[in-house]
Amino acid sequence: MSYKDKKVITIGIVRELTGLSERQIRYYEERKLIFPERSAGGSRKFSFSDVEVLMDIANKIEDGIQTHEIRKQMLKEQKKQSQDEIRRKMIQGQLNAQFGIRKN
Amino acid sequence: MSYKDKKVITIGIVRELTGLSERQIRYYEERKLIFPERSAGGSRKFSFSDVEVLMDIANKIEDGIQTHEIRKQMLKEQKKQSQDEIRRKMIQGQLNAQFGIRKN
DNA sequence: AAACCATGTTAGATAACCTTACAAAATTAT
DNA sequence: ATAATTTTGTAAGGTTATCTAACATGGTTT
Repeated sequence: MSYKDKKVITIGIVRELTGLSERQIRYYEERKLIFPERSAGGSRKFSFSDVEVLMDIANKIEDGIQTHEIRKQMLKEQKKQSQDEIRRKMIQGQLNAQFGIRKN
Repeated sequence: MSYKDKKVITIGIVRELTGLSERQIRYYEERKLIFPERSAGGSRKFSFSDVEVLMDIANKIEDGIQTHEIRKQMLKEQKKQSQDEIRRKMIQGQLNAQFGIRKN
């Protein structure tokens, strides 16, 4: 996993990076738009990816889009991504079958 | 600046990532091996680069090398790096002068 | 032997974060 | 139009995380 996805950033830093209030950040978690991990003591830990998502959310909120709608958009986007991923792997599999290095 | 160099990680997380004690991390700062930033309230903020450096330090300490010596090695390494950088830029400059795109 | 290095530990203080609850304005649904 | 929901702020009280300073100690260097 790359640095971008490591959950190492506390909420105060995320506030600084995004310009959102802690209240907003916690609320967007409640609405299942982001999924921070927790420290042993219960503090939230975010990744740079989370920060990017939050900045995206901030824009959509500014445009008057509700969290409910944002969530739908995100799920659709994720579905597209994972289908692209599946296609990519299938093509790779075909290529390997035809031209790949044999191990025997 | 890339994510790797952003100072966003608190000392507790650095402890987890490196396996060093907070005492050790603070001490290595005192010995000028790392240079965390500070939050408004005075908490240290580290980057992934800092974490990498600390893991390097941990290895050298295990080998019985003293902080004093580690610092010398690091300074030498940095000097080499910046000289490489200068050479690289000079060569690029020459290339641009001979073959570069003219703007007039 | 004296000085220094590296680390643990303790104490007390402050910063940072947590949850819960209430409030209120704005929007959406009935 | 009224009711319900959304979004955010704020406050209270509690816990976790971090800070500095100081003392202790075993190992190493001078």
